[in-house]
Amino acid sequence: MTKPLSGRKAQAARNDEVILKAARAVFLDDPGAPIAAVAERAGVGISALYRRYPSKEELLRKLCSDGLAAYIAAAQAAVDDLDAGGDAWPAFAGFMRRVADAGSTSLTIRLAGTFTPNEQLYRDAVHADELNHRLIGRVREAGALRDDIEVADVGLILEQIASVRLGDDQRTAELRHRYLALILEALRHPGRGDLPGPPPRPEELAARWST
Amino acid sequence: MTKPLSGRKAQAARNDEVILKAARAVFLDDPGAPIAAVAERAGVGISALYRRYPSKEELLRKLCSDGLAAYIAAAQAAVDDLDAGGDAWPAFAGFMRRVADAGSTSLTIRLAGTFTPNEQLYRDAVHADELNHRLIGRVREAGALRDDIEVADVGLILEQIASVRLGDDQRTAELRHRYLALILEALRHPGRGDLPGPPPRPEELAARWST
DNA sequence: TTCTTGCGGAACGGATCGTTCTGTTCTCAC
DNA sequence: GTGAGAACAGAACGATCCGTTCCGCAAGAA
Repeated sequence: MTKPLSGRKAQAARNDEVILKAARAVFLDDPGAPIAAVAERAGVGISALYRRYPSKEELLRKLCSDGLAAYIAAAQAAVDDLDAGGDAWPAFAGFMRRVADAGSTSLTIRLAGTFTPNEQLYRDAVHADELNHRLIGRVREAGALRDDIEVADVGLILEQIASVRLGDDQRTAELRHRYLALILEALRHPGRGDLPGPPPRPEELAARWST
Repeated sequence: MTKPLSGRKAQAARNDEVILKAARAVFLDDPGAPIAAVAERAGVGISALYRRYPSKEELLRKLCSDGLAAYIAAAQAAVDDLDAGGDAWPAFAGFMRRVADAGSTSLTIRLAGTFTPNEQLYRDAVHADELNHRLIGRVREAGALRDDIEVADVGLILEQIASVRLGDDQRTAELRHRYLALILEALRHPGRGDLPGPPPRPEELAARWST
């Protein structure tokens, strides 16, 4: 339609992207949306979806997998930054901003529990967790982070940021940055008092990935 | 069942409470839950619900109305505290903690858009908004709050806190206090830098109450 | 006993949704 | 030009879910 690149193959390749983009937008707006809504948003028929993914679950897994990959990329970049001698706080703050920006990551969170996970997905989650520990550990060692903040806290804080949704995507991103900036100030400087209650335990976090 | 208070009337009066409690729990867990789930949780039949509320929507309105009332009570108490000469910051922090504790308030948020509002509900919302302005205005005048924080910010921050849900109710409350304490530190002290982006506008917030 | 109130839960009718299926269009090899 | 097959749009299907109604029963009230 848009590009003069005709040829059935090119059209199909373009649809690959269009469909994924539509799916991200639709499920981000409503995680329980029907698959027909994705097709409509993408401007394609339903069969175009089923040609690519054998079931709705498979499509959801793909979206989640992509989101997790984006998260891993952000964490890896921050760790690399530190390895290259970058300052701890900018690396951490940049990581947080990047994750808050990635709609795919917040999609991953919203989709938790709506499908049965994958072996690959499980491995990715473990990998992300390792990177998290590396990153937070390094930042904390450098004294750039409140010392009563743990790795699991960071995950929950990112979820809270991702829960901000108002207006269109751009406005949502703007507001997320606003509240992330607020929290980052609290994270950076040692607090006047201790935080109440223990941080989340790993089992508590894992529990939400099963129905 | 529990109390020896038999007599049809007493049983019915008890059911009033049991049903509301069950409805709060069920819809808090899943805002789209079927009405049968409420009945099951309450240990009553479906007709016990329909004897009290003519439709599901009416029940949802009741829950929302109760939640809003709890919010108003908290705000009014804080304003009264200030009127009585209480210090600004403790009054504000106490208000935030009380709202974070009230499951009913977070239910009100989660239910937004799942039913068509009421005249009464609308008036309550306006009332809550007025109290918000009074409270935040007073706290800000007293210099106890970052001056780049507006009324609408407080609402969104409370929503973020309400989005924390992990484990049972008690654990959830504990974690909410943890992250509320974090944010309160950022709210209390003047920030090193300005917050990015403008705070939410009233129309933006109102938009989510329709469909 | 009879009447009324409250209730449990099956039954109903409509809507929703994932998946399959049919018919069609477009491309390319020959 | 033509036939094969890839890619697709969207109707059709079957299953499930859910709000609401309805029927029969129990238990106090008269």
